[in-house]
Amino acid sequence: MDTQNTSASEKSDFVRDIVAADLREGRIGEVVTRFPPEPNGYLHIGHAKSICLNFGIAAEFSGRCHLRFDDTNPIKEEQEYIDAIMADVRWLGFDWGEHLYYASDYFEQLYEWAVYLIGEGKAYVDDLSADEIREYRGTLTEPGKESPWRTRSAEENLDLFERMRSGEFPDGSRVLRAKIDMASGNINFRDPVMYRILHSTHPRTGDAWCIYPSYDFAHGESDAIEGITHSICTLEFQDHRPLYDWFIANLPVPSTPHQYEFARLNLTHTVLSKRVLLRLVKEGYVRGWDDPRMPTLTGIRRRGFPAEGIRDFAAMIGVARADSVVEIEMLEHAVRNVLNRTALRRFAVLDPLKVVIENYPDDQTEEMDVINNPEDPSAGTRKVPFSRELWIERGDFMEDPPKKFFRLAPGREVRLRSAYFITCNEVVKDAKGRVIELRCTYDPATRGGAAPDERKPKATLHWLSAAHAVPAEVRLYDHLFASPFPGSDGRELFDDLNPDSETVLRDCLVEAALGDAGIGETVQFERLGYFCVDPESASGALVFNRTLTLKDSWAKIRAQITT
RNA sequence: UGGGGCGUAGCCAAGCGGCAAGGCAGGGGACUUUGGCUCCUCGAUCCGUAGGUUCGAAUCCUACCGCCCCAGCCA
Repeated sequence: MDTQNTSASEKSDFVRDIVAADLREGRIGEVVTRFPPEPNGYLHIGHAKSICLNFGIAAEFSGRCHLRFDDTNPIKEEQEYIDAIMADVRWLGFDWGEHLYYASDYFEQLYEWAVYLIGEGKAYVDDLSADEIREYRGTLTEPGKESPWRTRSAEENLDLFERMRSGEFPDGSRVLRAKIDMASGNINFRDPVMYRILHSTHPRTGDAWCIYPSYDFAHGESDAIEGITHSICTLEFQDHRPLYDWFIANLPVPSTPHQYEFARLNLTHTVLSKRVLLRLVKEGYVRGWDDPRMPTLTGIRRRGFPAEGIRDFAAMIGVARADSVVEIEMLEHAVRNVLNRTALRRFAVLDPLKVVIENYPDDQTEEMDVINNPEDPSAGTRKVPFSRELWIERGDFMEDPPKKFFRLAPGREVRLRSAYFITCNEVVKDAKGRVIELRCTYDPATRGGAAPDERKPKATLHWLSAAHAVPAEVRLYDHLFASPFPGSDGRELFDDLNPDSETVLRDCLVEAALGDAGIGETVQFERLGYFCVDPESASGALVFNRTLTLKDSWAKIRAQITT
């Protein structure tokens, strides 16, 4: 099958091919990669693809992978994000060991290299305003023009740059630029900004600096300092690669890293944009970064998606250079695949309907043995109490069933899982005609759920003893966005939010055994789906999140019938 | 109209001159004390299009078409 067979050794993609060749042909002695998040938000499933790639390659080729925070813009970055990112990477199952770094660790070195470039006549302080710089840059089809400050002497540049550092100038008044080529077809070569003045407190360096290096000047140099061999990033940085190489070639850096780009992950029915995710949180569309509907790793975790499922998913989708949108069903498949193997089965009734077994003794209770996980015999069995009054799922009964409905109906016999066969004799309704109770009889000879005469009901239902069931709140989750491509075809992105992405059910009932399930624990409510204990859950006030439904062929049939 | 990329089934993706892997989704069937799981089974005479090279091409060449990224003192 899929993930089982996709062992690390046989997994291959163009990046791994390059690494393998570099190792084989001796261009590098050891592979060193890095995952370089900017701490300006929470990690999402798209980052997971990158994390799995970078840490995965390091593990497969016996190299190492660094965790490096790209913290060069104090205006957007916060310690909260740094802490959350580390927790998320660990949760995903990866370990950077001693190799935790920050671009801000290199600020002094970066400054020295900037001074070096000034000395070489390859960088200059520009007094143009941001607007002027934009005007001078030209357009995609017209070359830019050189700044009047481009020809300053090295001495003057050095003096100005030192004074920029010392805080003498206000934000935006000057920048340091690399002197490359204002007419280049590659706009990144039109004298890119290396340093800007930002009187802002940095989460790590505090107020030690008021000038901060730009991404282009900091990233490759940080890679070189750390001895990164393969600097793997997403496609939008392709145009920056020549600049990445230019800095490496023009600076006395200790190593020569190379950049490779792959296509970022896009998923249907969701959005993987830090900007949009931040809005969803800040504007209250969701409960927070860890809302179970969010594609963030913390949200996914709260939802009950196991890390192993995320890793399997990453292996399944591969790594390539073509823009693509992966159907979310693939992610869901990977998650179900893991949960099917690992989740203990439990009984829960989300929309209860009373069943009275008329021929069952009023004062009797039996302990039925129920298998915990048919996929894993070592998970054993448990006792579930059975008595005269039961709850079943309202959707498991129909008074006037269509042809393909196999469940309970008047006069029909079904199996109650691991208990008895029951037959519905009478339907009790309230004044409004709503079904409120089913009067049934059971067959004592079918104890455990099997008949001596081999008779086989067409349906098996889950159930709960009314006297023993425990109340619970269950939150049903569905795709955050109703459209597979949110905001496409000119629609407003937020208009595509799924109004039914969260449904809170407050009158659910679960097995008493679930009372001691720990926060985060995921179980399968038989025939319904996978559910996990939400952090807001407490004994006496249980709260479950629906991770995913089980695949449901009846739902498809029902949908066909009703249309 | 400048520069950089990408185009293989509904979706993801192998393939690197010898004649189209695999997975997801979907259809059909078997099994079933979860309408779950599992297991069988069906899908590109064709690889954006058109030419060309070759005994032979998705793989090489040429042209064209389409889509994505770049004009932050964001990353």
